[in-house]
Amino acid sequence: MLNKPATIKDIAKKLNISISSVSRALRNASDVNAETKKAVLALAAELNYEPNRLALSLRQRQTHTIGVIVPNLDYVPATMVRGIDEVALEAGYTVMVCQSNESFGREILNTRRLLDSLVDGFIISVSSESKSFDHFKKIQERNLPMVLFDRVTPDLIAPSVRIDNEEGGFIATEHLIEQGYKRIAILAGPKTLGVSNSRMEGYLNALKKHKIKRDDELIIHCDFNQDYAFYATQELLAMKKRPDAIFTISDRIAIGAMLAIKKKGLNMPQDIGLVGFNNEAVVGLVSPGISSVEQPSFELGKTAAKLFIQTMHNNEDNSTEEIILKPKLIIRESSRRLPEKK
Amino acid sequence: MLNKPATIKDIAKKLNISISSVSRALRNASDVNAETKKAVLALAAELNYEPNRLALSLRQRQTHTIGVIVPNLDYVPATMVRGIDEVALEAGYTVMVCQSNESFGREILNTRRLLDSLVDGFIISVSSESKSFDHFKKIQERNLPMVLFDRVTPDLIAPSVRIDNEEGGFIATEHLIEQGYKRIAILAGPKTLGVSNSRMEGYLNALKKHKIKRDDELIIHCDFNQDYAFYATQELLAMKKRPDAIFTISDRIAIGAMLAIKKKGLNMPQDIGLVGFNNEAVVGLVSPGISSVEQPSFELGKTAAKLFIQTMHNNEDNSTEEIILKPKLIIRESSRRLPEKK
DNA sequence: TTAATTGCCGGCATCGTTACCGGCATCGCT
DNA sequence: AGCGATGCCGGTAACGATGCCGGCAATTAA
Repeated sequence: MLNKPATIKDIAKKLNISISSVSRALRNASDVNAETKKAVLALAAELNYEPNRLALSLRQRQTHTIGVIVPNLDYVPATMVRGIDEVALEAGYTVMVCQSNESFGREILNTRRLLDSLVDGFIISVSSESKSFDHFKKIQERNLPMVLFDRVTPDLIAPSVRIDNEEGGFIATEHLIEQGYKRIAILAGPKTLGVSNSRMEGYLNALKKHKIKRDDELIIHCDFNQDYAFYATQELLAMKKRPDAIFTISDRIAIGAMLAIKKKGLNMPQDIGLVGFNNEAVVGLVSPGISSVEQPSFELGKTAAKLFIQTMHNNEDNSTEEIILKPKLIIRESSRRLPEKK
Repeated sequence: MLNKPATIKDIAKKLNISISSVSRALRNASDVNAETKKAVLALAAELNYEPNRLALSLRQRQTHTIGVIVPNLDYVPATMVRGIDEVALEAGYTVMVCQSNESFGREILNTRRLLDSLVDGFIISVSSESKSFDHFKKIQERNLPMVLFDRVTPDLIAPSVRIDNEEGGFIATEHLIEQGYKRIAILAGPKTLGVSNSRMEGYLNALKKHKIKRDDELIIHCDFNQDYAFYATQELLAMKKRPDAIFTISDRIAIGAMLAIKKKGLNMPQDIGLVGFNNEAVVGLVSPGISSVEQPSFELGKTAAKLFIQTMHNNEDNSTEEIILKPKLIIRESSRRLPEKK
């Protein structure tokens, strides 16, 4: 027993004119008498008329909806989604957000669901579990626009926005070197995760630049799991020649490392230095505060949405534009053992 | 130049049968020859046929989509949304999440947008800024199902799920009393916010039960803002007879309080006790760990979605069912100064 | 044999909207 | 007066799907 919203048919009937005329009056200025138009608009306002989006979408084959797929809604991706949302709304698009929970199967499911919902295109950050990308290729087969953000992959030819992760790893590591640390370990993520590998590459480049030899014992791959990081750090600290600094590719890992360091009774930054990644709120609240690489997440989301809209419009051009944003190191007590440079 | 997905018309043409027959074959077992049906299903599978959701929705006047409005996507509401999502997906619904950013205007806008998108109903947590609820009444005028969760309001007659906030305030305060604290302050939220008021009521009830006189100097209303909480706590601590414990109605406020306490050089739990609310990850990571009232957020989200689906089905019954879930106190160092009871 | 039942199918209207086409006045121009 | 141009409007066919209704053949019942 729903109260049905008004339709153009209702308006037409009340004004004793044809449906076509009403439609024209509501849209086209042309081909319609000024008075008719006025009457229609007045009645439409009175009846609280809103065009039925379903019918519109069916007719013009577009839904003005963007499907967004993210691995999770933790702090960083949630911020990115907010950025996407802001730009998309502005441009008249609605976004539907799906979490893949880092699961390959779930990602496929989400893609299907969104395709079924007839979204106009996709903005995607790929799950760490995904090695095959056929489900995304289906999107491209349908010629729907698709842009990648943050977690990009070279296996897909598509416009993309991401952080310069290599740079992030580099500045974090170089900072530790400049603070006088000599044996710098890295707690990286899963080997399949591109962003982790890039950050590690930056780490290696910084070592190379400063002529420090790479030591594979100091390179640990962990899960995105705080407990795992805790145990991994305990092992690192139990080594005969233990590291005097740790760079972690995420703050969550850094927290795990911090707990292990505290348990061992070591002091930061004197005994050991620590730098994380993401600059989540928590790293500023613990003590000592943990230095961390900050990403422009909100900005990245906005850029992704803009890129999407742009791709949408020059639909013929098979663009592969790649935008790279720069991260920034936020230095806190966990790694500052020299007086600040002026 | 989109690759159009297959329609039942395509199938009909290829098999030289009527559209109606195809439609029947894909849905009804009855009224269709077994062979015809087999042929249709085979071809449908081959062409990767998926029914057009838009057309379906237009025809049968429902979109299988639930509009969810939340004030923000911080830890707690994000967890609730995950709960909603889980149950909704299971039941074949898609959810569209909109953030009101605690803004009244934005909430109205979101409601309109979702109504325009022709969602089948709403699951809502109201913004703290909202005092008028006419925009939500419009939903009810259209006879769409609507359930409230977490941030409910008596001004709307609708089924709802929420935490027993009064109980949460009570157990937190009573715990502090049992630990021997005598002058217990409360850092509450905005006066307009129902959940804050309930938690404060629990606080007052606990005082009353233990025959502690209410002291209005110890009742502070702050914004949901860490800095504000910081300054408010500084003032509390500067009082002649300063409080020896603080209960805050959110962890974010508790963090601000903690920073002020540390700055003043006071020790928790000896000099002063602290209990927060929400049990966000961060309160377990800072030191000392902050005791906090944990809410079953994920469960609450799931319950809200179940309630929605239930409301959806007995559409005539104007139910006002109210489900209340119990919170649980997690005790950490910030308030534990007696040995644990066995 | 005839009437009624059944199995299977196609046609048509419908959901709400827009695009296209054609028609009827009115007007100005020759 | 006759012509085309123009302004304004209504009818109709889509978009993709469903459901009702009626029809035709074959089968069954009387």
